[in-house]
Amino acid sequence: MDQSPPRSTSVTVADVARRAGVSKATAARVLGGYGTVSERVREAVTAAARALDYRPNELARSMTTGRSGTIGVVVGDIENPFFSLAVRGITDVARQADFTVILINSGEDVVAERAAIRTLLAKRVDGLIVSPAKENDVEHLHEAVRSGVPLALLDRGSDTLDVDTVIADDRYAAENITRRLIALGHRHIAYLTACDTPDHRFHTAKDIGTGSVRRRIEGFLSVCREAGLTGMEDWVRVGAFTPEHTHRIVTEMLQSARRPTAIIASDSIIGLEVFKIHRQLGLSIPDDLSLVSFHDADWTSVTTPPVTVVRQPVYDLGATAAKLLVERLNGEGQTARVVVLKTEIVERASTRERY
Amino acid sequence: MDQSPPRSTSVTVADVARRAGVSKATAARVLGGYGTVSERVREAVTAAARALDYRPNELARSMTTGRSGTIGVVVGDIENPFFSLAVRGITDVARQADFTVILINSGEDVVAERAAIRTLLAKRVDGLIVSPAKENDVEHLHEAVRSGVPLALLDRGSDTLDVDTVIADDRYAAENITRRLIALGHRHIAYLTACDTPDHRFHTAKDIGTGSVRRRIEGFLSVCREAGLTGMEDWVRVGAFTPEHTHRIVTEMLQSARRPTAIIASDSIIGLEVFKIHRQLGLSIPDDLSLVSFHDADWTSVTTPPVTVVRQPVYDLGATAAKLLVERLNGEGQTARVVVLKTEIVERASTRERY
DNA sequence: TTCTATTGTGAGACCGGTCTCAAGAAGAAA
DNA sequence: TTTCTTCTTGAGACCGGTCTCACAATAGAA
Repeated sequence: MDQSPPRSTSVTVADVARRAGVSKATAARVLGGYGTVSERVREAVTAAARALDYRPNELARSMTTGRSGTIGVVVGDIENPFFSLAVRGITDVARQADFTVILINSGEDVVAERAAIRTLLAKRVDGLIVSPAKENDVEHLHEAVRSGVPLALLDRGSDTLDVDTVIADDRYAAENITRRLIALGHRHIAYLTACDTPDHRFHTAKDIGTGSVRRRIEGFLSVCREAGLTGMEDWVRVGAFTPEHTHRIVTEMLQSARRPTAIIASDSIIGLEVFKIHRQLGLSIPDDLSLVSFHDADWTSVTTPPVTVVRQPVYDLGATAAKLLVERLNGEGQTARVVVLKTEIVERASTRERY
Repeated sequence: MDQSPPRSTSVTVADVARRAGVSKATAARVLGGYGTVSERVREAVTAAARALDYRPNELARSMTTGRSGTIGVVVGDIENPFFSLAVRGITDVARQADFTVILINSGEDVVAERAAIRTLLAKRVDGLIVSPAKENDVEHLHEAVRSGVPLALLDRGSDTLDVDTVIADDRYAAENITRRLIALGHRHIAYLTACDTPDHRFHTAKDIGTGSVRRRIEGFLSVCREAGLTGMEDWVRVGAFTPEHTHRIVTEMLQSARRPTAIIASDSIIGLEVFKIHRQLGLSIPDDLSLVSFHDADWTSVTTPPVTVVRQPVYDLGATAAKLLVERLNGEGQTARVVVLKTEIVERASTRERY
């Protein structure tokens, strides 16, 4: 079927025009689908294009139109099921709107994120969806906005950025689950996150750069205070960004004299790690330890016991961010919109009363 | 800090040249980092660029150089942990080599895959990494090769495509695990895959379009034959491409009179589903049913019992494909290379002797 | 001092599309 | 038949870079 010779140099509108015996402008009109052309000419050009196996060069098109048909997506780590599901939501909506997605992992590192934004702006993406690693370090995002590229924030907002934002009701979710644990009699409740601070210790929620996590910790601490529990800041542990780190932190915590009776894991990767560790230490969930994890990863329902989770609408988080962005790219959006999606607590057997 | 006015129209080399008092060509030499320029001029241009906050337009650069600095990646479904991990491997290597990644999901549908390839070629990607949905339906991939875009196949090969390919030793892995199950006394072994056939029934391995799965099934059947087991084709079940489908197939299978004593799940999503179902049906793993799953998803070690898996080097699968592609893009590759990565059976408590 | 090399710089073509503008052809109105 | 629209079409500028080529200036060799 490979009739045409393997031409390394591609066929252009000029080639098609020559073959069809019309001007480049006319051929372009037919191939680009703009302007008016007579039926006779349209057919001639179409035939020539087919014969030469013409393929439009989107790059060249983008040069003049100023639209590249791509949106840049920057997430922490595509390997994390949270992000892979959110990205699925983004790509589904993007494809529907005829946009293609350039994906870059930041590794939750602001330097990498900055480089990613720079790269994407250089590639002239039409819009950006970013899950900022640090919401107080977003000068590079302001830069993007300043250069006129629409931006939507995913899962994490920023007070200084007046852009479309899609987040979950993290604070509310944390308040709820904390209240529930307290009602179950827990007093020693640890909150464990991958976020880190300069000295790897938690002092105040303000130190937490990741918006969603900061809001959760605020909720956690506020409910604790409300319930008369003091010094709960000590139970917030940061820096669980690898299984090894998590292992060290959790092991140390569970083997200390004043150990937690409940752990809230800030994502499913940490939750899984905690689950592994409790077994290694010969502890029992929920007898010795109650466990709650953010993100209802698929496996959480099959462990023994199944894990209580905060269910986040992850796919919708991504899909909605993409929808807002696409609307703005189509000139529909006016002022920045903030969408807060509802979470839901799915109580399973990993949480139990503490007497 | 927003000193510069919000210029919607971006700064070009010509602007920088004008400000630096040199020609466009000279400014371009400095900014593009090619040719020779005097130190004095270099500084003047650099200063002007900084003052104007010049950002190179990669699109324009790509126009002349013919290199877009992007590689197109087409996978079945980024939500599947197998692919998200492989994509992580790809993006890591790509970034190192200064390439960005355009990601498209095919949903394991050839029509979508074809459209994806077309889109990516139009966007003038420098190379392609594809996990073809059907290895016998790859005319669109030939097209890509013909148009001179290097292609690397991920996890699934194709006999008709003479391109760089990175796969796992699927057939060998299937043979091994099948042999092991037979040694444990199993005679009724089911193989369950998301791949489908026109009539949703399995007849011969040739009907299976997905290369990796076809090789596994061939290995499975060959070892069965070797062991004197006949008619094992009946135990191969196709079409488990959603949890619902899997549920229906497995439930029916496990409730029939002649039910399997062991199930091999072709991926971790199916494996998880089987695990859920066995509980719902009140069966016991491994007493009533042995379970093996391809892909050692992180959760497989924490279930009760933990699941025996075929560990695939998924990250390396992606990373190696990207490495081969990058080498070829740098003109290093000569003939097509096929890399076969080793798998490993991790035997856990979900498989047991059958008397 | 004169004649090559070598280096630095500018003018302008080019990549492959889009798009403006003007002119020619055809049809409608007078 | 003449004039005014409307429809088609072509010429060529343009997007923002790269890159070739020619020329000027400087340096080194004879």
